[in-house]
Amino acid sequence: MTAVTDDKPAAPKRPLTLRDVSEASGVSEMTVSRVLRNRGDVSEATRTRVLAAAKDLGYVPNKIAGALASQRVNLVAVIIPSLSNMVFPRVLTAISDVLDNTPLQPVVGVTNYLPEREEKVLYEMLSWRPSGVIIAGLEHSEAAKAMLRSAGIPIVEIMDTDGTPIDSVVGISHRRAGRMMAETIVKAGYRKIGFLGTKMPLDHRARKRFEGFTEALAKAGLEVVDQEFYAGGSALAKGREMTAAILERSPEIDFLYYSNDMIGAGGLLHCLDAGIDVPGRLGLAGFNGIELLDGFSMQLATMDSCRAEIGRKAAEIIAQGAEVSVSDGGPTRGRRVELNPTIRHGNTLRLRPSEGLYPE
Amino acid sequence: MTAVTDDKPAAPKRPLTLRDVSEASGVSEMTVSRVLRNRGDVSEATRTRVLAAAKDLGYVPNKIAGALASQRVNLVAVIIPSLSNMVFPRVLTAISDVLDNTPLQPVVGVTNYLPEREEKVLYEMLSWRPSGVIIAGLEHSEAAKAMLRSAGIPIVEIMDTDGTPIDSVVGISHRRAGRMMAETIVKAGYRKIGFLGTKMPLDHRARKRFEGFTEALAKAGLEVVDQEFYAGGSALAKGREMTAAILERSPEIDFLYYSNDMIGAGGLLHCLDAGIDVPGRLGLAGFNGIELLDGFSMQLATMDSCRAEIGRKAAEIIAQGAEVSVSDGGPTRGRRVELNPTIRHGNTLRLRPSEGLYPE
DNA sequence: ATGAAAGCGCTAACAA
DNA sequence: TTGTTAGCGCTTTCAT
Repeated sequence: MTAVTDDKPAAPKRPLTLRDVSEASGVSEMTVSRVLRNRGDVSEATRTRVLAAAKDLGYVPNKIAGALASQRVNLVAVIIPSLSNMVFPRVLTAISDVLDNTPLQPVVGVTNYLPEREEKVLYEMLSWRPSGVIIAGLEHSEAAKAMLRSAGIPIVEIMDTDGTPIDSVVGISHRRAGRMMAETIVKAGYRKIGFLGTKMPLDHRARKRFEGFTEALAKAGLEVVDQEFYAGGSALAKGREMTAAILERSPEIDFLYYSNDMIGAGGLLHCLDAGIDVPGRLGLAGFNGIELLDGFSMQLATMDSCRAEIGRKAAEIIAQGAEVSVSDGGPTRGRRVELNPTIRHGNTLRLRPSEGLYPE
Repeated sequence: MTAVTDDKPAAPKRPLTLRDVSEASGVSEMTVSRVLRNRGDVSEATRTRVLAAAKDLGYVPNKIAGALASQRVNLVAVIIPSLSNMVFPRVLTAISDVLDNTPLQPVVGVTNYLPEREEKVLYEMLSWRPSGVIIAGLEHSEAAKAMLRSAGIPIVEIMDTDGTPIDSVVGISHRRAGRMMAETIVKAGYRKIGFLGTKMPLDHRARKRFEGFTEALAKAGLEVVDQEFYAGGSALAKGREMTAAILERSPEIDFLYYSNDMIGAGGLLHCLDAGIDVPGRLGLAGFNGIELLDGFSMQLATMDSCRAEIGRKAAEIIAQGAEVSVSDGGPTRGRRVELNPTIRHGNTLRLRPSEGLYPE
């Protein structure tokens, strides 16, 4: 027995280059490049030969070199606070779906809600000279804002519209979302309202919802009766615990507004277990409209945060912006898209005041 | 009033280069480069001047050019089937945590469980010449396998160890996981066992668990009594529906094994609502050990799939492999790490046969 | 401690 | 239709 002779060449020491394909096919590098990019006129004959050679060698083009030479990088930086959240994956999916029909590719960076990490991630991503940036929120460090402003590419800030965008913005007004929910709750006749949320001072959107919420309550002459905050851990479990705690401390509460659906669902589980009459004795509402929770025996009232729509719109703006990237200052800069979140009552928020309970 | 004079320069038409910093600081490009990378000896004086100039201009280095020149790209391609799953974000977090202590950065690609998408995503990522690849699963198209083999960088296939890896592998044996669960269930005295899972023929790990499961049942002289599959939709809701359906169709069932925790949780909700005695009359178990579900009134029996550990180990292998990238064929190639999943009984799986029910 | 020259692998622009 | 030339912005290497 002799050694194997003609196996596929094993891992080559040196990555293949265009030159290798050129030599293997007897066609100039330039023409090989054209074939591989479907650019310019190439005769069917050479095209076939080149493709065969490339495939045969297992050539994978070097985008680094291509990008440097062409000054074009078909990457879109997407910067979000978290992945474990269930809300951002939804946005990402929508972004991917839109970009799939373009030459652009999303690249994701995660900040964990930390401004300094955001700054670093942004710097790293910008150093790859992407075609655009989609970034969550309107609050950034001064340095980050400076980088975004001077990047010279389309920037879309997403999720939130309460503030001053750098370039384009797509989102909802969280302040308004909070107000809407408060108004709905008050209209339904609830009066002793508690709030449960994250401790994170850096979750600006949760903060704005809370501000809008209390503002609208104030307008109705009401105040939040009691509140409870958490950090870390399983949101469902935390929601359950916090609900038990707040109800024990303030038994007069007749409504609980949660800053997200997960803790709201935990609260709902507690109420079901404790045999509390929902939504009669106690109403509940969350925020986000995450479909994960379909399948519970009761549907938590919530507010759709338009995540998919936000992702889609943002990606479209970037895609359009990239098209006109040459004619700088093109038509798609500085767009503003404010979406309308809608309340889903589910069945943990009654529609009108219970008769006689709080006569109007 | 005259026009503003000295504002920060607005978005420059042309991105800044090293040369700009060089000119602004009166230091050669080469030395500027050294300062910016903390390499070689540079006097404190010039260092300060350069840093000041760079910061002042708002210079962001061009990694494309740097990578091309240095033939080094500190990127790690991470290729996973899905983000909406709750299991992969966990792995990603672990990978990020490890890579944070290195110059490497993860870049994520999502395949939606489609081999052709995997192939495309892989091709795209390899064309950026990353320092390593972490990819879910051992099943890939021939073309994908060829690309991985000839990439000349460390490859780590994760999640699953049942098969032949290209280079390194970190995961658990899903076949064994299925067997273990079956054995536990049988030992607890359950005999009429149903299975609920995804329809996806491309979820190889779920398939392997199922195979191991039936294999172990067979060894005990048992067969799956009935089964139910789903695709798409809210897993929780699907779990609920499927559970109702299978119990109606096969009321003799005394145990349900779910291919993931989400549908298992949906099933649990159904049982609680329907007043079914769990785990006495009916036992339940899922797979993954996702902490999201803490907070339910009962803890679903499940099996920890070691997601964090898998991510950590995989990242470590890449990080080590990258270190020795020059001395090719270094010490860290072809490692195999099989983790041990452990069963968490929760309280939906009784520990021993109920007295008298199935006398042994 | 600093600088000059060469070139990474590809593509834009032009020439043939 | 195909080929040639000149860089893209940086880092390597070698000289000073």
